[in-house]
Amino acid sequence: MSSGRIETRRKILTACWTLLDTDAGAGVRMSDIAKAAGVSRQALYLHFKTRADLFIATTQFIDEALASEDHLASYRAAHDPAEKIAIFISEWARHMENIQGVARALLVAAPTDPEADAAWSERMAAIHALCLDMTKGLAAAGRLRPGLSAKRAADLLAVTISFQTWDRLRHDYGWSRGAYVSHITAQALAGLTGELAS
Amino acid sequence: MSSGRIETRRKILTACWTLLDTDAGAGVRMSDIAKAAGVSRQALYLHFKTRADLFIATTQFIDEALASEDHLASYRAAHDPAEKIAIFISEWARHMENIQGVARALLVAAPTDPEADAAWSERMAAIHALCLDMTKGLAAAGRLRPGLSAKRAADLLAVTISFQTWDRLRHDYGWSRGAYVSHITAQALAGLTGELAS
DNA sequence: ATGATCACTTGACACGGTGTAAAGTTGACA
DNA sequence: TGTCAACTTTACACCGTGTCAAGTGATCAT
Repeated sequence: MSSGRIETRRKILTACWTLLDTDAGAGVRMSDIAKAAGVSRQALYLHFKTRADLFIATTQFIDEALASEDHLASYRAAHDPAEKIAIFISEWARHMENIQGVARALLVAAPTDPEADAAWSERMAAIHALCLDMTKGLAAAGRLRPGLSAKRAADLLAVTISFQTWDRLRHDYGWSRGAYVSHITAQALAGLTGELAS
Repeated sequence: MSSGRIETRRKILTACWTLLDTDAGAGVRMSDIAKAAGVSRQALYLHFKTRADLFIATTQFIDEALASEDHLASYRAAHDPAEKIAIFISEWARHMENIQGVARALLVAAPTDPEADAAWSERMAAIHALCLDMTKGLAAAGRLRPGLSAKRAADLLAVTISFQTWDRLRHDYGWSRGAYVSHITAQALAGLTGELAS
């Protein structure tokens, strides 16, 4: 009945997740997480080697918690490359709201912690691969702006939809999710194809 | 002959500047900077209250060191709004190469240090004001993409030319300065106006 | 029922980095 | 010659991470 090692681990991870999303974010201490999880600080080290390790595990935990809903199904189903991009941006915007806390924590840790850096880079590589997939679709349709290779276009798309950009627009500039999705989609499509969004 | 308090301060600031630009960047310790400046660690605290304070002073120091060259002269002289944007991106791309170290340090410190956060925000606000100036120029010329206000366009321009975006393209994706300038200019203009760059 | 084992707690500590405090050194200037 | 300012040296408090070892309590096999 939901006790034992796995349960404790789950409590720690959910506490970490919620703390990162709500409180001072990247500044959370191990003791804060322990307290929120209702567990001793040392218990954290029984489950996770380091603070960065816990953050990394938290991202995987979030992924698993959200894995049931396959938001990329309609993305894969779409045929028009521009539509694929629009769908992806919309779903990715939704997803970033769930991972924002841990993403910020990982970003702060990355410059000093190689493990955190590797974890973040890995996720960025995955996103970039999707971007490349999308820009190759545009390239195949001959809709890429003149002078733009699929590779460069993928880089541009990746930074346009990056977490940092999202965070700044949503929080520093107070954009709603809807505003973000519509304007970034338009910006991305116009920037990559030169076409005005329909 | 160049001795005394001011000289020591200058030595510390230049040491900080170069260390942040070359070495492990945001991870530099006060003792590292002291050693590089040829000065005791405590001397740093005689000139700067905290580590964040030193970083902030370093940004101002860099500004002053570069103040003689007024790179924005041609920006102000330009009349065509699109040309203004192109010139600004080009100059800003040059400038970011000088401030990259301290910018990274400030970005890392910001989430936990309110003073660093304020310093960074102040600079971002200055950039954003310039962006708004540019997008108002586009708006006045009726060249803004339909559905885009000057305010929103300024936000979009600000994130497009942001340090984080620059850093990622230049370093993670290995773009040259020339590639950055040409593609980001094209991306910004296409995204804001819907026109293809000439 | 007993003993072993596992998961966790408790309390202590080493380490590294920031920032503070106080006494000592050196050179310039009157 | 004495004084002042800038800097050095040494020491230390504080905080957060990560480690260690002994102790507690529940569970389970025999």
